[in-house]
Amino acid sequence: MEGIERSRKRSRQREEILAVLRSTKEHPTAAMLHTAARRRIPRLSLGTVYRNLDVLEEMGLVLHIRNGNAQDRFDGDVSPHYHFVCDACGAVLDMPLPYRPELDEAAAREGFRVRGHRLDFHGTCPACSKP
Amino acid sequence: MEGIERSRKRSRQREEILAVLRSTKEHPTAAMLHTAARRRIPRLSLGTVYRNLDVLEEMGLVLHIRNGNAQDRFDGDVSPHYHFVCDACGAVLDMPLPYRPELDEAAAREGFRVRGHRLDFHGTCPACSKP
DNA sequence: GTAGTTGCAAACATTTTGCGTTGTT
DNA sequence: AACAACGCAAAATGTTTGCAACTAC
Repeated sequence: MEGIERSRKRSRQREEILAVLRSTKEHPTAAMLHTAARRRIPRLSLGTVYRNLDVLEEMGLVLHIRNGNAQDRFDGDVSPHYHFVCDACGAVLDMPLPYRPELDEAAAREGFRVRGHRLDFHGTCPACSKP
Repeated sequence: MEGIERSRKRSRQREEILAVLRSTKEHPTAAMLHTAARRRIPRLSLGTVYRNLDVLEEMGLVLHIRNGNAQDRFDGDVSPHYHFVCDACGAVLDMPLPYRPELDEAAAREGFRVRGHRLDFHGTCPACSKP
């Protein structure tokens, strides 16, 4: 018993949110996206931002980076990659290291059915390291 | 300019919360700890659980696993180790793989000041994999 | 006696949802 | 015409905090 197909209709709001997300490397929060997208769609509501981020995630166009107490972040780059989180300022940066499938293989050897992994480095980002 | 020293007084609540946390491998949420610890301290409040988890984390006795929208989890095992998160039931299990310092070294070579990393595998846990 | 700790309840911050309306197909 | 998506505001969720009473030292 599969879920029924869901036909999507396009909307200016969804396209604008995706465009903003793809135009930045900052891994913005929902609130940041709301602020940015409202420059072009002033009546855009925050609820619509959240709803569309869900839809875009389901479509595989957006990565939802869940972060505990801090606000969640969103990433328009859906290729497998790692992040660096700054302990000082909270920024999320891309980490230019290749994905390591051997980690998944090692985990699978322990008897887990593994789909993938998430790897976040933490420390002090270049900007915050400056004296 | 460092923060001033803070003298701690012991409390039954804090000891009970730590005892519960150390007695399980389930990486409980604050609410689970509240429920469990109330078996012995019926008037224990959820606020006290959160306050003590903060204190215990600051003391280095507890690991706070921040998880985005899902409730945060807590771990009485503070040695560096990895987790497996089940996509189906949400359980958090320990992953018996050694910590890989070479990942931090690779990240440091990219110019980051790295303190460590967090690695979560995801997939289907043994219990949910059973037919 | 001093200052950390508690229970309680109210406050917070973020995310989700219900509803009547609008827009896309 | 059907129904996805909208804006808005209210609700839900998880966590934090103010305060007066209590407790360890």
